[in-house]
Amino acid sequence: MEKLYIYNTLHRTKEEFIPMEAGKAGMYCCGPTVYNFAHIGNLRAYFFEDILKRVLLFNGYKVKHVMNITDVGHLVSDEDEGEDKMEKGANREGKTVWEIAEFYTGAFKEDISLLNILPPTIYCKATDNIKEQIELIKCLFDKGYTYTTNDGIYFDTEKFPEYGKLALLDIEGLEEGKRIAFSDEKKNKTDFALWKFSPKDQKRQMEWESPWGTGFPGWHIECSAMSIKFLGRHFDIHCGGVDHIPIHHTNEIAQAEACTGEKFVNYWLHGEFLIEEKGKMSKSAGEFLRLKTLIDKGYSPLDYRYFLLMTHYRKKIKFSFENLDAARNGFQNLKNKIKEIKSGELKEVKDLSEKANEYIKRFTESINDDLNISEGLALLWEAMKDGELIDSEKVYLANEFDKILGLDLNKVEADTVSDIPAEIIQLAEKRKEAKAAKDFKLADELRQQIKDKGFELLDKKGGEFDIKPL
RNA sequence: GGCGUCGUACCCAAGUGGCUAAGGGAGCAGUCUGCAAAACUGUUAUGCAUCGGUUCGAAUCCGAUCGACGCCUCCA
Repeated sequence: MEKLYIYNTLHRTKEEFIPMEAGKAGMYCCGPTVYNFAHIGNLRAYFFEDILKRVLLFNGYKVKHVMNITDVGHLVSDEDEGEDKMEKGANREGKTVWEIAEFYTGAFKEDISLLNILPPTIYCKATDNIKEQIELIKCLFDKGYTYTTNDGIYFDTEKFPEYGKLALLDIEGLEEGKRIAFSDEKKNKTDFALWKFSPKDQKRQMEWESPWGTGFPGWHIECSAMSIKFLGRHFDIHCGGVDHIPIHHTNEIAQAEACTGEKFVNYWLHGEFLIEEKGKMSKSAGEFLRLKTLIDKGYSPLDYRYFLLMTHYRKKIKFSFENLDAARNGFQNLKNKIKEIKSGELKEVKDLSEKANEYIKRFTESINDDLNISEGLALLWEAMKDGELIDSEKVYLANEFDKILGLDLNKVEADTVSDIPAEIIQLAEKRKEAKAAKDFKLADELRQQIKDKGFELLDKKGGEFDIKPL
């Protein structure tokens, strides 16, 4: 087995992946908060995790992939009187928070599926695991890591000396309350809520009983509780977006390690953002691009996947329609290339040539070097154009590489004449005659007629022709 | 204010000490063609933000400068 290297945020270096249990990999990925549609920037994170998972599978690991669905309403900000995202969504649409969660969970799964992102082994909803979250808080409470304020139970980060190791946080340098007012009951600026009490004069749609009073879990506890439940107190890989490094994942480590007393996760991986001209894509700004927006504009979901394949996951991508067009053209040309290759006689591949094996080796080295998919994609192109490979080997390599790329290359079929209506073929035959008689005016007219009916006529040598649907 | 990231052709982008600086898009030229389109062939960075330094050797390491961006609120 080739060695697999991944970049571990914990040490800011590429490290060889060594699983806790031979042949198996456990990974937890922070999932969506289901109060609205995902935008295409959100989706980039799940795409990156998909590549990671596919690379693990390619290397022969059995992968247990867990993703949470955050359906508990967290406050939109850290202020005591903040609005709840879920309840806000519910009010906006005149539905219950439970209906909102159900609806947007479905929408999320559909987006994921359209992008050929393999579904996780386990989806876990925060609201299905409240008991586990309360137990974890209780563990921290019993060990003295918490304190109580008017609005909730807080984690005392001062009691956890390693706090901030993931993010290399310089706690002294954090500007407290730079943008919002913090609760003055908080002992340290990095302290965070484990359990929030329901407001006394108000009944929330989502609230639960706990040893400390009616309320709802804090913003970070679900991921610690559920990852421990499904993957154990110590597991291989945890991923998410870069924005999770300083707060969410930092807090997850604190919660988990303070309670269990052992190391939580071996490898932390983070995907970079998709940005627009004006900066990071966000939902709070109002308008945002969904996958559906791209589809409505005539792009296929896989055009977007190809776009994402062009860049490394730890680099920002600037989104523009110009760049998406470049991806679509490239992807279309790739499919045309494969069609052309498949249109010839394909022999069964028994033994791969030395050259073909070399491609597989190089491809494996690329993806195993911290998921270098853009290099992998370049290798696919190189192979498709390589005169030393026979066509059936090219098809084999395309299918093999597509296990990572996920572009449905195996579904690319050579055009067959049988798909073309007889009427069109008749017109084309007529044009052939007109051309032979050098009646080019009629020939051009007939070509236009064929075009109007949705087909493109392409001349080949000797007066023969090809017909393609437009 | 603190912390962190990045700057490779017209665009996207790989490469992080030593082979002619991958690949894709776009453009241009040629082959083919009645004309097109497609396809094919060729082509577009003595150069890697700038200036210094280290080295036999630097896009790659170090320093400074300039520029872009992210985080320190919830966020992918």
